[in-house]
Amino acid sequence: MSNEDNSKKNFSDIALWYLREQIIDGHMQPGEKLIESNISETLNLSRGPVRDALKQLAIEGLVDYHPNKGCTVALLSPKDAYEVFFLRGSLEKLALEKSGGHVDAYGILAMENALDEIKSLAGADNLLAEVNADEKFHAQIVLSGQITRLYKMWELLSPLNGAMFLTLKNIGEKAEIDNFGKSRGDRLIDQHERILRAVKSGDLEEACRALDAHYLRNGEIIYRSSLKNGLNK
Amino acid sequence: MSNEDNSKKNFSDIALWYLREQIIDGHMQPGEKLIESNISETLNLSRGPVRDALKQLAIEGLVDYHPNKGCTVALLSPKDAYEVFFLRGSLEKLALEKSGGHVDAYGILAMENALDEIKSLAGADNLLAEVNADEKFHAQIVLSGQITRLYKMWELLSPLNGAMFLTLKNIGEKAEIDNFGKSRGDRLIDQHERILRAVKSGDLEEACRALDAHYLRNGEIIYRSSLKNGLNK
DNA sequence: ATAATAAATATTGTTAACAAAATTGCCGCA
DNA sequence: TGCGGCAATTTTGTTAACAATATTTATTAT
Repeated sequence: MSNEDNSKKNFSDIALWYLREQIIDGHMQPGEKLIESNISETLNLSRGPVRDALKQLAIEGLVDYHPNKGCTVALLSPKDAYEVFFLRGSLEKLALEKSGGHVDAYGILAMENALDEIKSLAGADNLLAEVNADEKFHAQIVLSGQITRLYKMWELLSPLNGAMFLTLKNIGEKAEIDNFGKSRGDRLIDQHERILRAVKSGDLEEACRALDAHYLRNGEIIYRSSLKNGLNK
Repeated sequence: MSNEDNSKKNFSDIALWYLREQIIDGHMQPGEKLIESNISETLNLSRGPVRDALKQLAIEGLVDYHPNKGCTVALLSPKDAYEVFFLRGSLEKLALEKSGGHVDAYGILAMENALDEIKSLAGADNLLAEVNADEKFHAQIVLSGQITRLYKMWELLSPLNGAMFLTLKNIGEKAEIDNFGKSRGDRLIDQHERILRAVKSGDLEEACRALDAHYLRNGEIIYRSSLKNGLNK
């Protein structure tokens, strides 16, 4: 992510950020049709840049692209959630293995800052900010591996991860899920604190376990909730 | 990959396949500028679809995209080669772990066919066909994991992998690299036979070792050769 | 001659119009 | 009423022209 309304130079990016935010923040219903001319009209630009953005979003998985028929907001199933969490976790562990669990001083600082952000956002109902903070935290783990292309792949999963955040949040608000007596925000803080602790002490094994716990728990929550209230599919 | 001139419906895809082939087959020099109007003229279509293709190629990593300045054929360094091989190998091992090393009957059949293709292509000087056969072989490994999104990520690395093939082939033709007395084609056959053998016997550990050997050896060859003749960067 | 500057050219970014395809709504008909 | 097919509409795919930016060439001053 790392949006922060910066560097929105060209129109394709304006459309891209707009649509991503709309989708991740839940202002567009899954399955909803995305009509190029409508979008370009609301953004006061032409269809070209909007098409660019939609193609990018299709690659990211936030949008389903049906040739000659247009785009729809992606319907995300519990399987999708499982896959995204599994993959992000796997890529992060892969990076950590490469770095031997060692995140440099700058990275640790960035993670501490991100964690502070997460804490300060607890209960603030600012999903996008939460997603960005989470992103910043985990990014440092991936970057520690020093593998550019690994980072790019991980980054490509970020928008979908953000969308899953929305689902998790919605579930959390319905909140029949047991969190050992903690709120969604508190659980998130606990998990990230554990990861940071492991990384700071350079304990690769524990860091991997902490990451697994974090992502698997998220997947679990979505899966369980899909059994109760019927999520998509 | 899986091209085979099928389903080239829309013009964006025509441009995409054309450019990918040109780059992977080495008909375009690394660093070379890709002028939209030139390409659209040679393909007898307008700039729009060409732009689409270039954006996709930039995501795949075959092309460097410089905003407001245009695209150039990517300069691939030994580090890039290492990263691509490392990532593809890691994703394949991840998939195999998920499937417990078990590839179903259809998958095995497809791998055997792909291996036959690789064998029949030895020394035929048809790089694209070689890449496609290799692709088919490894795809079955990734598919065994049953994780759609993992497969998509792996697929995204395919064009870059194809480009690396070209480099490997060129190095092989200069051939100061020791291959234990074997040609590049024979080495490739040996490695794939070992992988297939492991997968057929359901030996996850050995399959992972075989994959590592395959990809690490490739990376090694490129790295060593970069020390002798100065590759890009 | 060289460097700085300005004009000319080339190239990308964006738009609006056109073509092709899909969707919708209407009508007749059983 | 319900169903098939044709016309009207909508929407995507493509194009060509226009605008903005970058690059090259030419010009001038030192």
